[in-house]
Amino acid sequence: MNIGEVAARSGLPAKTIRYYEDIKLIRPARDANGYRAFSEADLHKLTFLSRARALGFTIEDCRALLALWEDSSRASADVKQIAGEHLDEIDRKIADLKSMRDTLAGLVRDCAGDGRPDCPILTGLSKPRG
Amino acid sequence: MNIGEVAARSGLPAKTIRYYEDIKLIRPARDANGYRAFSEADLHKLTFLSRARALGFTIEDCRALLALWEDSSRASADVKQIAGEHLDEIDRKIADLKSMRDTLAGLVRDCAGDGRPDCPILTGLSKPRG
DNA sequence: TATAGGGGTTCCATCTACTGGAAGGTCAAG
DNA sequence: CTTGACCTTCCAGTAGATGGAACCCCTATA
Repeated sequence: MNIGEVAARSGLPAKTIRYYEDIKLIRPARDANGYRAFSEADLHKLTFLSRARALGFTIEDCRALLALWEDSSRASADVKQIAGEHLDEIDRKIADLKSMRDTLAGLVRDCAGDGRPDCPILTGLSKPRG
Repeated sequence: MNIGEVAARSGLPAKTIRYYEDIKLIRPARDANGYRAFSEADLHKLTFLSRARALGFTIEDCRALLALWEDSSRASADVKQIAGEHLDEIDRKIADLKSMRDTLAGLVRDCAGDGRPDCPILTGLSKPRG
């Protein structure tokens, strides 16, 4: 498979796939003409990466997960630990965003949003530790 | 005020304050010795920036908000629009993260997390469009 | 056979929002 | 006079791509 096909089938842009090769997440073979020659296994890995990145795993998480994925003697506990840590991180992010949201929603709610200059949003943003 | 003091009072690292000058969010005066000389107004802006950034506004949002903040004839509607758009964006991010969370939590829940290699997390991540 | 197009390749620059570190100038205290 | 805490500038690097230039390759068609 050429890069265009794996791009279409994995859902990743060709640029991103080249980048993933660059940082050694994948190591596709090469045809005589210099084109990358992707195997089914490469495609499988790219699909994995596409999914894992969409779920917010960092590249380094992905590298670790890929290594486990390729290691048939892995312990599922190792995988579960990485995923569990990431889950906690997502939970923290959600909590942060919710707190932001509530603060901001309060400011927006109190703003008249008319032609006058008085604006609780600006006032609120200029107060420390709100 | 020197940079150390505004850093302490605004809650922003000195490095970040220099960066903000670099990208022209602030324009502090200079003492004869070359040190930055911050006014109360500068400190006020930095506090504003610190808050706004903590609420997830981008630097360009901040630039626009600062401009409105300095414009005494602004319409609060203009501010409300920027804040409202940002609020929508936060809501989208929260929704995205929640959906990630649920997917990932499902995978983690189904994983035995023991010494055996069978792992629904890895299996689940290798399926497209889950 | 020339050419047009739609692939592919490399490399370099850019983005966001900082952060780290080196090399050096300034200032107040002991 | 030296020490140490400040301050300065500049250069490089982070994550995770993305955009673009310049160029090569392959196939189809006139």
